[in-house]
Amino acid sequence: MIRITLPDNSQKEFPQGVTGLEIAKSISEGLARNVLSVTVNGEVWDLDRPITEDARVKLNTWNDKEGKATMWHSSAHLMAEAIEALYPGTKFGIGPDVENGFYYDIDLGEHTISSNDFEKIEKKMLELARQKQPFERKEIPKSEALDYYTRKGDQYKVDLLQDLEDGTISFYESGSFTDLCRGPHLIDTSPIKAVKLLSIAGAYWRGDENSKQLTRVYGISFPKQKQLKEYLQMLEEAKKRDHRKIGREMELFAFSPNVGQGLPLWLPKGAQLRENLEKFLKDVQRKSGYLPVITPHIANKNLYVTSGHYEKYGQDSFQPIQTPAEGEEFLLKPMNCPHHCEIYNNKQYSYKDLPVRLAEFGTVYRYEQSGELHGLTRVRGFTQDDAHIFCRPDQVKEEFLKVMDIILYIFKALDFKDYSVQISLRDPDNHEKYIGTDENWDKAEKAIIEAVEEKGIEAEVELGEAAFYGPKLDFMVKDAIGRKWQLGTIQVDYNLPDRFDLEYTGSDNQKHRPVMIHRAPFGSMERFVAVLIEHCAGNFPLWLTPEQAIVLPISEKFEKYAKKVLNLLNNSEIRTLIDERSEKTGKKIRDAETRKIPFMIIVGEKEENEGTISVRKHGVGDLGSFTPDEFIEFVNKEIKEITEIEYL
RNA sequence: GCCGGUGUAGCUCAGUUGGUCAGAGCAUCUGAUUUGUAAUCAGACGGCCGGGGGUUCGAAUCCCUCCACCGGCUCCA
Repeated sequence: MIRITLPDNSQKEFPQGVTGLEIAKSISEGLARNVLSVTVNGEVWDLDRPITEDARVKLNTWNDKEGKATMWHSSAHLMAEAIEALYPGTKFGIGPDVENGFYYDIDLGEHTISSNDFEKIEKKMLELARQKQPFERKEIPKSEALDYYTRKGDQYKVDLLQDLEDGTISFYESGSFTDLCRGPHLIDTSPIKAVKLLSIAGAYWRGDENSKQLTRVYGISFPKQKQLKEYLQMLEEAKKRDHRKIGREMELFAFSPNVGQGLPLWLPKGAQLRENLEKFLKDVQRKSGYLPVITPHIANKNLYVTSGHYEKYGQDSFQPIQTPAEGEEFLLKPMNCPHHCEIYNNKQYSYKDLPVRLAEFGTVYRYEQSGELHGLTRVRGFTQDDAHIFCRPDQVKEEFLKVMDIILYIFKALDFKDYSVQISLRDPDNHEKYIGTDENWDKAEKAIIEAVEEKGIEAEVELGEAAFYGPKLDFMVKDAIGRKWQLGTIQVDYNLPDRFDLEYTGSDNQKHRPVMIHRAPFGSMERFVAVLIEHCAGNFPLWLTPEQAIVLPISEKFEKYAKKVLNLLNNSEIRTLIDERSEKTGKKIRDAETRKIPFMIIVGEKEENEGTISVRKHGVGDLGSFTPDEFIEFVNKEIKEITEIEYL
């Protein structure tokens, strides 16, 4: 007998070799029907794999991440089987589960498929799923597996096998489809009741740009038809929050092919929104000892040669422009840090002067690949809320923590709760990718890790994701349809100070190198606004929104009084408009609601006689009668409540 | 940059197999209406069917090419 410990710490005895499914059955028939896989001592297993020793066991259903993963991974196999049946001779790359579904990378050879073929494939998948094909695990020696795929002429699987350690390889067979696979899988295909192929895309084999491009088919599956329907509805809803759609509807920003790809035009309302955000951060930075600076949009190419950016990113910049007479080469500024280094160098510093914090809303231009451009989140010209902190080595951690405070404060003020934090370190196996000494890198990485620990923040560590000059800490937020974007970033840099020969005089009267911290809490104004739009679906916080109130006169008769109210509110710094069209009140309200304006000020005969206004709140309804002063106070109070979150 | 898809009025979309197929709603403008908490009525304006080239007696419709956009891949200082 072996002892099985369940998640609630209860323990049960089972015969040696008991399977996950048998454990589920012993608990309840219902669980046995719904269980998809089993986690044994932290590892997800097939339900029919015998457990031979004492173990902690968790039974995974659709409600568990692991259960979904098992379902989706098996669905990927099922899709492969369907595709192989429909398009014989297809070769297969990899087919994993992902956060929302699964994909399979395939090489169709002669065939091509498009989304028009999805229905056919889905039908085939369901047909195969209904056959209740068991997923059978087989273990064979690697050499045999290599042999099998070499004979089959399947270069991709041979590639994969060659990278595996010698020994036993596991295969899974379901129906006519056999795949090299670690598993785990469902017992059989029957739980897959609903499938939907979502999109098709090219994907380089092994993620290498120089390799062959395979066809990647994305899909998702569910144990119930209803769940698929709900998921598709959710996707539809998410699309309504898309910042590109809302940006156009609310007249926040636009693109014009005449201006150029990836070069956003901020419309008046978008510019107002952005200014409000900038003002907010400028206030915080002023309180935190930052000094504003301004630098030009172009700079001599040599500046970036010095910084090392030209060598590393010259290809990704817009190509140099030349002065007509001298032929001097200038680059559109791809980043602000070299400029700020020059500003630092303009003066001599004592150790007592540090840290020096230079801040600039600096607009930069980068040649992003055309296929990469995406709304406001990925553009070719954007403004960073950039600052560079020049400090002594002993100040790094403290300064780092202070920057984290600012970022966390901003996220709090804007109600961003759902963000993740990533520590990006150097790839230990690829030192050529980076500049600077090992010693400095170690120091910088240690400072970041300690600061994150001190703040008690949960962060993922990613090796190889560091900037070429130093490690960084990134704050990521998801967009409406689940794509992750980097917003705030803090980067420690021991290298640029070297390259620009930055110095300060220490207490020992010797020259020393300062350390640089690059930081941008919003990241870029463009991307931040994009994410903000999706976060609140265009219903911006009152203090940020470009249009705070609109006066709606009941009829033209009350135009004079309406204008008086308009002026009163605008003079009290409530951004107010007026709707003077000869429309019915219901229509004006409807339009104002659609425009997501927080307050509608309705004025008619009653209000004019009483010197009051009638207030309606967006999405809420009638708030009743106010005097203008009462309303102004009401608005100011609401704004204060939001913005006066404590900032340390 | 690569793979696949899309491109009809400011917006959302119709437009059968190439043959009165240049349309609708909203928006805009002009009238009428003077309106009380989510759509008043009528009329008008508006498109070289993304650009260019080709096939054809004839192209929004088929082909090529360029541009832009969408979904991914790669990249992201």
